[in-house]
Amino acid sequence: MPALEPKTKPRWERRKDARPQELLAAALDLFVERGYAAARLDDVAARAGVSKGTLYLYFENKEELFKAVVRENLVSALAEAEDYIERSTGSSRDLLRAFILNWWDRVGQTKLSGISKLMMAESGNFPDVARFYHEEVISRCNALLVGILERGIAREEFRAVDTVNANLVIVAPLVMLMMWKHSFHSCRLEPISAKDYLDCYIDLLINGLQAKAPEANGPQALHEPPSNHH
Amino acid sequence: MPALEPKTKPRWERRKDARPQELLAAALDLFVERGYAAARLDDVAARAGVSKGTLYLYFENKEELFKAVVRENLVSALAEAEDYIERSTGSSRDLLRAFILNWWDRVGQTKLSGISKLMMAESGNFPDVARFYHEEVISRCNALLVGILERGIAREEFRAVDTVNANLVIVAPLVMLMMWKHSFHSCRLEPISAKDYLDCYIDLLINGLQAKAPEANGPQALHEPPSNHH
DNA sequence: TATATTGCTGACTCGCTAGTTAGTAATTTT
DNA sequence: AAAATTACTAACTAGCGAGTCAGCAATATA
Repeated sequence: MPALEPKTKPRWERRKDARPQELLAAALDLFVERGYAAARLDDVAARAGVSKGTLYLYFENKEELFKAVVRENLVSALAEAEDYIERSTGSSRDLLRAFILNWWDRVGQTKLSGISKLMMAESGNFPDVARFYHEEVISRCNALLVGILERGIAREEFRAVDTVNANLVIVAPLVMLMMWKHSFHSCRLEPISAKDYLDCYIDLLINGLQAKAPEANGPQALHEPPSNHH
Repeated sequence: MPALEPKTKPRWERRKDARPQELLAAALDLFVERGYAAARLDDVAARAGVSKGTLYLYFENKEELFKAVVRENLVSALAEAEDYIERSTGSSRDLLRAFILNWWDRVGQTKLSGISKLMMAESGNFPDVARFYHEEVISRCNALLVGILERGIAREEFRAVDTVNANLVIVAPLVMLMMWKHSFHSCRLEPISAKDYLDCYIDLLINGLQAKAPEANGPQALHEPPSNHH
């Protein structure tokens, strides 16, 4: 029985500064849970504790809201990865492994995987969003990996594969791992273990790329890189 | 100026027998073009040359229509593949290659790729359809590939990899190739060449699976390490 | 040709959601 | 404390698409 509460608790507060972040966080959640088309802006607003009208004060429309989510989360993470690779000095094999595992920590394992899945799923129906995402995320990510491959081939650590296609082939199992998490995961009796999956993948991949040092191709250690790295 | 046309051309014809196939074909087209949620039954009916009401005479609802499309196209193709593999006798390496190329001919290259893409994309929003597809298509397809891998390992043609995860890793680039075709294909300046992609993939894969010819390479356990698992 | 049958139509309901806006209440300014 | 400002709300619109159904017209039957 809410007898006339005193000055406390106004029906709502003005919080101009905090709204954008809160709305972005809520939007990320809902886009991941439902996909782009099926995410309702009413729900986004509700989860951020405001009404839909307020959402439109901060973001022009659904598409701009989505772009803002991508910029806030994925584009920034990519920039860091570019930095990291720039500065790396170890073997290409270790660099590749580190890139994959780091990607898993920062994206694959998190909600952000849902955004990648969403884009693969719905880009066909939203060409503008697709173009944006391809330019800002996909092509930059591809450039990164192609760079690693070229580095490895130049140093004769890797076989001379077709880097552009190899890039796509190599990324595929990573993208698929994210997609499983958001698609048929509930249908599998025994859910996919990301760790086992990645171990198996890295093992196959490193072996597949291996420059033919005929014999003595040392221990294909299951996970630990022979040298350093976290 | 349609002056009273004689007995020719009734406004519509009764064609009870032909309708289901025509509707299924139209539905396949539309599901592939737009996805499950976004495909309009009005459009399906129109493409089949009937009205929406007629569609509902032959199929209970959207979901059943979709299931019928899957059964008509994918499930039947799978059954043939199961047969083919059953009867094969050559090396596992060749069998694997043949399986991949045949898959590309029969599914990847065709409209049917759109169905696979659609399911990866939208299964999360349609759990019932997801369950159906997982049971009728995915798990059977996985069983097929795991079979090939086990065969190769038993004959010591392949390294003793974790077959369940390797299966997923191996399928990933194939599924991704289908997805590219229906997602960001229009964003790439130089579209993916399926032939080059598959060549590159098969090369990496066969190399990755290759059993070390020489001598005992301290074989990892087949499936379950008897003692501790990582 | 007349009558019965039924495959088919198209206009309808109902529910849902992006985007809009008139008005209200929390603040700030005076 | 009153007036001015503005962050925010809630109820609205416009439009779309799944599913329904009363009636009609193309056949089959007599």
